[in-house]
Amino acid sequence: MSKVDKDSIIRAAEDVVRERGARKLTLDAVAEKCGLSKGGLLHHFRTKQSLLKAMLEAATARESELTAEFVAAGCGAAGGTLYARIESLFTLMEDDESLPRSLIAAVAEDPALLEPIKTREALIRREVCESSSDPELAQLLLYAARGLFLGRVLNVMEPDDPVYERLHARLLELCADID
Amino acid sequence: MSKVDKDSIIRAAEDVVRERGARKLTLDAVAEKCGLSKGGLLHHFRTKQSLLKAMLEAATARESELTAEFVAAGCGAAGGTLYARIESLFTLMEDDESLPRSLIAAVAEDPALLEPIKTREALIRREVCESSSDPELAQLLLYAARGLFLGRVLNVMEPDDPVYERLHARLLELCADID
DNA sequence: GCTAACATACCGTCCAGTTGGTCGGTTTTG
DNA sequence: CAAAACCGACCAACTGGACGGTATGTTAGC
Repeated sequence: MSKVDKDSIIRAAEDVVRERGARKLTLDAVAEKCGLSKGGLLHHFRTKQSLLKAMLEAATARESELTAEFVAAGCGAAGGTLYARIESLFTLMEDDESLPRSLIAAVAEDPALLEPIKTREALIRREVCESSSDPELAQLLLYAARGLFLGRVLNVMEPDDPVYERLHARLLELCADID
Repeated sequence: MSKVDKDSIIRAAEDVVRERGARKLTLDAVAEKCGLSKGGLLHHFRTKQSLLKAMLEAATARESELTAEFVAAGCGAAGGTLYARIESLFTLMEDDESLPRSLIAAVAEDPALLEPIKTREALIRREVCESSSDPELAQLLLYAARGLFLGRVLNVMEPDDPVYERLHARLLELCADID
């Protein structure tokens, strides 16, 4: 029996987005994907917005988890949390472009969605600042990684462009310089 | 006589987006805004997608124009085109957040929209690389500006956060270092 | 027998795109 | 030169389907 809890619904929604794009993330599609009727789906998430919010939270949680793993694996030793943050960003975007892209679309259409995320963002900023000898530069590096992230998930940059790997490496070097 | 050409339609569409948000950019709304019937509007842009494409092109054109102005004004002297590019990004995002946000939403929902923009992007990259003694770092600085841009238009960062101005200043310093 | 977890059926709205036509001007042709 | 044919710009009304959400069950477990 495929258990149908909120997590599996979120996973189904992610699959829908990956397979059919942001525009096609519809309640019917999600319901079908997780073998539920629309009514059943709406029993768990009373509105589409709340489903989107949960998806966003799941995504950011995964990012933080991944960061923690990188820190645990010792990457942190070379450049504070910043290094791990950036590595997890790169990992995520290499793993999957369409999900982040769709989440960006959702957030851009309805900024209220990321209210709950702002606190986490503030936390990241503090973390990054405190673990570095040059907090401003550290933040800029984080933003650079995010800018690259955006370019990548929006397909502005070809996924196999060699410059991409070079910039990645260079970013990590710069991180190490200011740990 | 309010002339109704493609440009004025695009301006109307931008107004709609600014006033009512990305989600509400509907053909009817645009038509009403520029005093045209929907049929008339669709005479100029045969699909909504083509209107969006035109809006994107207009926005990127404005950005390049603004960059050229900064270069002409002598800002370029201190850090190549990169400086001007970054300044124009900051100018744009301080000027208006909702239009860029909506364009990002549109692009994220339909990546095909920015196919025509990729060539311009390639041009920017070349420009930035050629005008700097450290092309990789120059690109990273550009991406950092874009990351900041994203954070700003998505309201992840408070618009009046003082750190924002500090990062802006620091970015420009770094530009000057590698001109 | 009460609640959580579903299902079925339906509603109302929104909205991109279509249809078929009007109207003023320009070009063609007899 | 004038009628006819044509054309670009525009409009009002409509269609058809997608989609979020509701209303009303049904069933299984405690």
